[in-house]
Order: sequence, then C-alpha cells, then structure tokens
Amino acid sequence: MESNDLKKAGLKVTLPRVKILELLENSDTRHHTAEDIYKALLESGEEVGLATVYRVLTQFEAAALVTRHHFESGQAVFELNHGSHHDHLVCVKCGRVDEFYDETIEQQQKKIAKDKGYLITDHNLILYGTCSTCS
Amino acid sequence: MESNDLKKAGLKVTLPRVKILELLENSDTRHHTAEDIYKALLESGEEVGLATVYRVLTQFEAAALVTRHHFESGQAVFELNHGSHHDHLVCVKCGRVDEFYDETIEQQQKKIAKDKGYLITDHNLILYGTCSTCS
DNA sequence: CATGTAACAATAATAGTTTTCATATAAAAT
DNA sequence: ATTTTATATGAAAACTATTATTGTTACATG
Repeated sequence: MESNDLKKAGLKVTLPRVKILELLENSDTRHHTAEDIYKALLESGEEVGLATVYRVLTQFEAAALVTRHHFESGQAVFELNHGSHHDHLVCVKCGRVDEFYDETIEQQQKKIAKDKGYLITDHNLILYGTCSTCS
Repeated sequence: MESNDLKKAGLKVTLPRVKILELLENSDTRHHTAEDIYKALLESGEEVGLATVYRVLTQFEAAALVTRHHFESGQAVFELNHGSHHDHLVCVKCGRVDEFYDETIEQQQKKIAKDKGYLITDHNLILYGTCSTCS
C-alpha cells in the first residue's frame, strides 16, 4: 500500500502524493518525465498542478523513493527506486530505456577513482544507441 | 591557426568564432560553460552577445570541433575535441573535472550493448565525488 | 471540534538556452 | 577594388524546464 511508503518517508499522505506513487508503481514503463505524470493524472481525472508534480517528485527524490536522471532529452526523468543500483541504455530513436548492471564496470570505476585520488559519491553511465526494434 | 579549422569546418571566418576557438585552444581548463566563455570575452574587450556564444558553440558541436556535456550542474559544458575519446571525473565540491579512459570499461560496454540488442552510437560515463584536494 | 502546520493549485518567477529581426560583415562575383 | 549575395551578428524577445510565492484548504493532534 502506497500510504505506508509515504508515512515511512515522513511525508504526509495526500491525494497527489498517493496518485503519483501509484502511477509510478503500476506503470509498465519505469521512466517518466514530470510532464508525463502530470498529463496522465489529468487524463485520469485528477486535478493536480504541474508544479505539484515537480514538488512531489523532488520530495520523493529526497526521501530516496525515486531517482532523477538527466538523459540527453533535456527533461529530467524520474524512476522509482527498487533497491539495486543499475545503469541505463537509452534508444535515441524511440526513447526506450533498458537497464543493466555490470560488476566488472563497477569494479573498474572504483579503481579509476582511487588512481585519480577521488572519493566517489555517485556515478552515471548511459549508453545511447538504437534498440533492436529500431535498428 | 584557428581560421583554417573554421574553413575546414565550412564556417565563415568571423571574429567571434576565431576568438572563441582561440579561447578554447589556449585555456588551461578544458571545460567551459557558455557563460564562462562569454564573460572571458567581455573581459578581454570583445563585444559579443551571449546568444552568439551559444550559436557558435552549437555550430562547433555540429562541426565536431567541440563536445557538449551535461553534467549535474544544470549548465551545459563544452570541451574542445582532441580526437581520443575519454570519460569524466567531476568533483562535486570544487567543480574540477578530470578525464580518464579505460579500455576494460569500453569493452564491457560493447558487450552489454550486444547482449541487449543495441547498436551503440554514443555513451556517457561520469563519476562524481570529491577530488584529492577537497577530501 | 478548534487550530496550527503543512500541502495544495494557480500563478509568477527564474535559469538556461534558442529564436527573431534589423543591421553589419565576410566571401564571391564583377 | 567595388558591388553583390549570403551569412553572421548583437539586442531583445521568446521559449522550455523547473522552482518559488501566495493565498487558500485540508489534515493531524490536542
């Protein structure tokens, strides 16, 4: 139940928050722009402002419920967190997003950071290309 | 000489273009925002508009003279191309940018793309952390 | 069931970037 | 060298994505 996730995150249970969380959890695509969500809510008859969608998503991000990605599209993309870290493959034709996790790359990143004297806090790896159906 | 690079790129040789290219070539930092460049030009007595800086940088990008990066800062960052591909380490405290190239990671990326049925056109790997002087 | 806190929608504001438009300038043609 | 033609320019306005403000409403807690 979504309201529990909200309470655990220290967020008051309100209609916009529940609806947005529901949408994120029940959608078959994992990656959404704020505007996607806004339009979807309007279509299902909810009266929310775009600003509220942004505010709620920012709160969700702070509460580690979602992650914000900056792909090349210009718009930020939000993704419900499901524990495990992963990176992304983005199709430049249809916008499809796939995920992957590669231990070799993760290890290699740590090694590079160490060599260069950095303490890594985060990283971001995106592969752009055309997916199987678009090529 | 910069004017040759411009001609080769099919761009008319104009003062703003020459000045911007000079600045990119002679600066000791490799990564610049449009505004950085704009301010630097103003300080050295050139009368250019910010719009021109953006326009010229976009043209340079189209001509493969520079690469545009989207780090987390919100502003786009431009870098003069020097043939060889590399990825970035960004210090989240001081904004310093280091570069690296790792063959293992490159290979692994190709393998992943193949597995997922993608034809890679580009990729983007950024490690965020604190650099040696900031930690 | 009152009341202070927090969330809301709508709107205005902001940041970064792009477009428009009238003028100026570079390269081509004379 | 001068004229022509096309393209580039600066200034200002427009645009896009996002964030802040404001007055109002709803909700938890006493």
